[in-house]
Amino acid sequence: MRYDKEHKEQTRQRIVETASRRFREHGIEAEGVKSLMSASGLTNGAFYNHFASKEDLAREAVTAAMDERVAYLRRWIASGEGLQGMIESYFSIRHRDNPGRGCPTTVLAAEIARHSDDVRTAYTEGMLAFVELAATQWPALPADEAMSRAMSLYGLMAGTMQLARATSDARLSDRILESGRRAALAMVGSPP
Amino acid sequence: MRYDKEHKEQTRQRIVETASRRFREHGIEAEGVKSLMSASGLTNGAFYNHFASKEDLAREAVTAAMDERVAYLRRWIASGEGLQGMIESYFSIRHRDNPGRGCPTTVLAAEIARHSDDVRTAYTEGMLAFVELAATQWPALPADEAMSRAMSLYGLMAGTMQLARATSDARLSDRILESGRRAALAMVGSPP
DNA sequence: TGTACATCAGTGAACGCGCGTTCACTGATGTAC
DNA sequence: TGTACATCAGTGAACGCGCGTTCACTGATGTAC
Repeated sequence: MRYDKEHKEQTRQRIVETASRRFREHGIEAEGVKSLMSASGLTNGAFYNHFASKEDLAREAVTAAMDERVAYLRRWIASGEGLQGMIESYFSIRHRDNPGRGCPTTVLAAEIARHSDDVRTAYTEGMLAFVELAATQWPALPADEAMSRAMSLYGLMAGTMQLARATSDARLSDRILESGRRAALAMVGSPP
Repeated sequence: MRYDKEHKEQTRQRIVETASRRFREHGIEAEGVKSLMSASGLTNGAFYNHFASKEDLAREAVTAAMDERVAYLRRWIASGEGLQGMIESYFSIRHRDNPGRGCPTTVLAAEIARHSDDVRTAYTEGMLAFVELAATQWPALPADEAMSRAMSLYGLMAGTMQLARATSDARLSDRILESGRRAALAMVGSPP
């Protein structure tokens, strides 16, 4: 099965998925090519059969992670629980303690600001898709105002989660989560 | 003047201040000891006359940066402009484009979450000092509620600023700043 | 169907490089007498 | 006051190490006839 385009594409996807998870766990810079490939069941040399550089993979992994989050929001909307449901899940202890499957912004935004334009553009597109979808959940507001809310809601979520993850005090961390949750829900429900 | 404790202490302070700025500009991991010492007007070898390790300096630099921000908030309060004044300044283009003198949380929180307990504790103490001071600006609210507001306000500020810095689209970045500013002001002014 | 050759995903050692850290040394300053 | 020695902040080369990347090679699979 080696000489087979479909198999190669599957391998590539596997590396992207592993990277998308591990970059969120450790940061892009702190996750090495060797450990990434090893976690994908391969050796370091095979990396360059699939990607031009680590930066190239970073771009794809950021896109994959953001796509995953847009799909996650879409499921909450489809379920009828909308932003409220998403917010409750976002501020859960489960999310705080499992960055690898969670919000990429929380872990990567600061690092992405220092990356190449390609990576920043990939991130920007994913972020826009997320906030545009979120903005549809304020149908009574003008589009501009809804986008403004969606962007600051996303900032609130990611920033508060960072505080909760950075603090070394477990009780304080729980309080931060709860504060973020309440503020986010208030932002969804408040009048125009 | 070499054999002089006061001079040595000044040198040490200079390194801490340089680090506090450059860590915010490039991230802790991405800023090397050699370039840091060179920016302080010294060579790499002198570093270990002052600090046990880079992690040791990281702890001090985080403390210094957070102290600086608490003092900054204190000045806004003393001026009578309070949280509103601080928020306007926080969401300025000047702040967005000069991370080295700005909010450490925006740049470092995600990275700090992966550092040693010493660094995380230093960060936690600084963050607590900041939010406790901010919480005094809601004197009409119960202490718990005021702290909750202060924590989510800080999360909103840091998270929204990260979005503005990470995006590669200048117009979008400006919109994000403005959205954050409005949401933050609403959080200060909204009823209990 | 069987055999010879071509393809190429993956291997794993090696590359140059910059990292954090160590250490023998320098030389200006302070102290002793 | 002058001289000899002690102190120690700072120098700069070197250490081992892990990084991203390269490349000659392997060997399973596909193709040609």
